[in-house]
Amino acid sequence: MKQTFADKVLAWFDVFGRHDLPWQQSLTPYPVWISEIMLQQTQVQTVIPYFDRFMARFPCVNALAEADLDEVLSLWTGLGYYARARNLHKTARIISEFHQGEFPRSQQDLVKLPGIGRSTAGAISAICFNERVAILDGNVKRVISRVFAIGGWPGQRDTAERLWGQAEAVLPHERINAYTQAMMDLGATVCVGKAPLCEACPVNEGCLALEQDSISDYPGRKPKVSKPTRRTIMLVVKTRAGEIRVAQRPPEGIWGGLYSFPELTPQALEALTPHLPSAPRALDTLKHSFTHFHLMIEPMLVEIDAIEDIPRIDHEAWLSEDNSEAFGLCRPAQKIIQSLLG
DNA sequence: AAAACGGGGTT
DNA sequence: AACCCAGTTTT
Repeated sequence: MKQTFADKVLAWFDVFGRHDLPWQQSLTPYPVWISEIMLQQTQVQTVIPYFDRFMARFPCVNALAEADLDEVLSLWTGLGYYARARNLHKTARIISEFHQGEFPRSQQDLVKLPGIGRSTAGAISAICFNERVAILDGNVKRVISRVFAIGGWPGQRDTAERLWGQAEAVLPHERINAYTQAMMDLGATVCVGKAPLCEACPVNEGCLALEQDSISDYPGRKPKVSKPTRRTIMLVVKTRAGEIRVAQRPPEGIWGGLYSFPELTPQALEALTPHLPSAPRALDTLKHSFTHFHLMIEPMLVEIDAIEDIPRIDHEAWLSEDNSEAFGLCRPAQKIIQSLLG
């Protein structure tokens, strides 16, 4: 009987896999869930101390549900991505209040919970409940795309569909929990992003990318899109006493709720200039990059004698040396203020 | 500077 | 369902 893909992966796991990680002690959903969420964003070695502290303080889902969000966040400090800690807390309350403290036992139901997507739901369900479902985290994406030479960027819908389909096609019928952990281990320790250890790989025979000597082509990279560059003018008003005017931005969108300088179009600046107490002076242009575009910011400085010399604007606030800590300033505003005050 | 990451939100 | 977004680390 020929060894299947899953057979080889499982045999490898029994010898070379990691079996002693803190969340592998009991394969119950609470610790598996916590570890999966932490591992989404951080490597195993970093996660371990956080996981241990977290479990010591919140040993079960009800303990987490009863906690204040602030305390959850404080135990999360240093892990980043705090929205996920909020989702963790939210989900604990849902499970505690609406599921009698019991986790849903299928991927289909787990995925309805905040912060749990298809892959994380699959991991919990496969590891804890032996449900025969696939996972597709970053590790598994690498393994599957290479062994089966599935090209294209995984962020692309059709590529993701082919990866999920292939991951499901090779699932074993037994030991689904061990297999799920095995695939994550294989991607994390052997089929790594750069310089994978193909000699040590249990599925190197028949790995299409290896046969074609094209490992580095998989997974396919995100097509690079040239980001557009936009420009904006920011009006910086400063008194001779050193007070600086900022304005709170709307709660939605770029820098939502943060303080910044009012943005102007060139036309608006032109129309405004005759009404200003003194001519605006251009400060150094600064560049700020977002995920989808670059922004060239042209700050224009207007110096005035006193706050009363300039009309009020909506949501304004005046920064001085004493109170500047009190405002959440967007990055570019911080830089401009720094250059202004030295 | 750009990619990777896995999930959320919106249309 | 298809699309785009945010926040952070890694490359």
